[in-house]
Amino acid sequence: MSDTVRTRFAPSPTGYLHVGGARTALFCWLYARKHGGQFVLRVEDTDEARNTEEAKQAIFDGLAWLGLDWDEGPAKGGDCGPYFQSERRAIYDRYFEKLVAADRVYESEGAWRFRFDRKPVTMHDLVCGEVTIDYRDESNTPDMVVRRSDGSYVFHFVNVVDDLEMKITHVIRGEDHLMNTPKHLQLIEALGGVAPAYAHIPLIQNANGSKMSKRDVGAAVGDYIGSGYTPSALVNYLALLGWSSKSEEEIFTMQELTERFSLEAVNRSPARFDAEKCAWVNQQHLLRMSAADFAASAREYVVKADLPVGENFAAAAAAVQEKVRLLSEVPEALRFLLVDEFPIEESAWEKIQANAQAGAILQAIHGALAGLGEWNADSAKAALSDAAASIGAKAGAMMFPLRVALSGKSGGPDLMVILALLGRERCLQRIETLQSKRG
RNA sequence: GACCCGUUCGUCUAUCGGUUAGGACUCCAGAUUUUCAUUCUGGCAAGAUGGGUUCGACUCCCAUACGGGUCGCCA
Repeated sequence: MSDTVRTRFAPSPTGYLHVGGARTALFCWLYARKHGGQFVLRVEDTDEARNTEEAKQAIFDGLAWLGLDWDEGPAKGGDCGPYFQSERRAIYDRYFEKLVAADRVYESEGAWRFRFDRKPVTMHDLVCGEVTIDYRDESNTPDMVVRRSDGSYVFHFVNVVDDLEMKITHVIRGEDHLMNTPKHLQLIEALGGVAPAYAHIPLIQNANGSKMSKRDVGAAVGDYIGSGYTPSALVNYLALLGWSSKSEEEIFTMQELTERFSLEAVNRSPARFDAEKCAWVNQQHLLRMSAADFAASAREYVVKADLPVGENFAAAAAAVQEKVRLLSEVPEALRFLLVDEFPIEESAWEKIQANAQAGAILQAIHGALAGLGEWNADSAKAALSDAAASIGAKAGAMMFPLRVALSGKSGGPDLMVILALLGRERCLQRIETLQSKRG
């Protein structure tokens, strides 16, 4: 099947995996998956001076975390290997000889330059449409070096040769490559190959509209790993940057994205990265997780924070599933349920101190809870109402002081749930503790 | 500077000549929750500017402005 879709992600291991690169990889992956094709990973490690082992690993780790598995590439193999350009020297030499034979290259100060055909070159980009660059203007398009004086080959040459050799049908890459495309088209023509289809996707910018650089927080996929984000959420948000489902839905699973994705729906203008919305998307994904999955994901963050995870951890986790935007917020949201030492929020403390009724309320609740026969949510609720009635207060007024006594917070899980999870003894103790702190 | 691409609420976007220009994030106000969160309802907020073409333009064309990209023996 010669018309099987084949896309590729071709990063160079000179830094971490950038969110822009991740999105490019995502679009390539989605396009291949959607059309039942193959997604190839090729490592462009021709710049020995700048390549690092860590960078290479960061790329693999980042893609794996995002769930962008490749059908061919490092650690996977395939019919078009090797998948590291540093190991494909013989192939490049062979192609280079074709250019020599066709008299399309000439030596210049030890390097070899490719002689462009001096004519207008038109590309039919799947996103940008028809774009023409006039190669008759030599000052703007000087013949390019394809082979350095040290014998190594430059990006344009190896990139084109590999796309040809690996039978790539769709090259989806960042818009920063748009002006390279006519060069690649010329090379392919000289080599007698068939050009793949091209799709140049808009770049991702910072919140202020500037270019997202390596120093920016959140620019690396690694920043999201282990910092509270779900891979599916980052993928979802990245997909929304420069692509639209054309519907009013925004939260998608990988499966749904695959079904809906199309290059025609990709925008042409650059998009800014909005951390707020990214966090919101994450919250939506957490909300949609099963309780068991959420507990499992939350668990590692809690363990990392040195908090104990007992038998009832699942129940505790369930209590905060819809209270957090990031998994990294879980430990603090859960601390009071796991240990007896917990801080009291300053603003909550001030409100308690300012509340003249607080002492009476806590005392009434203490009495009601202490005398409770059965300890469950319903009976606790009834007890609170009784306590309120006994001091002539509204039931709603009981909640805040009790919440602060039990959790030290002004917000958190449902109070009845907290009561049930903590158990009578701890609840009574905590109320007593707050009473004595109040002095 | 030259050459490309782009320009709808603060941000992400819908609209493919005729709409009260829709949705989402953020923010504000209510409702629900006897508490918290979720959720729901409502509100604030946009077609860069100037010319055309057309009965009619956010949509098509031109110019200007602004933004981004590219001009390496980096990828």
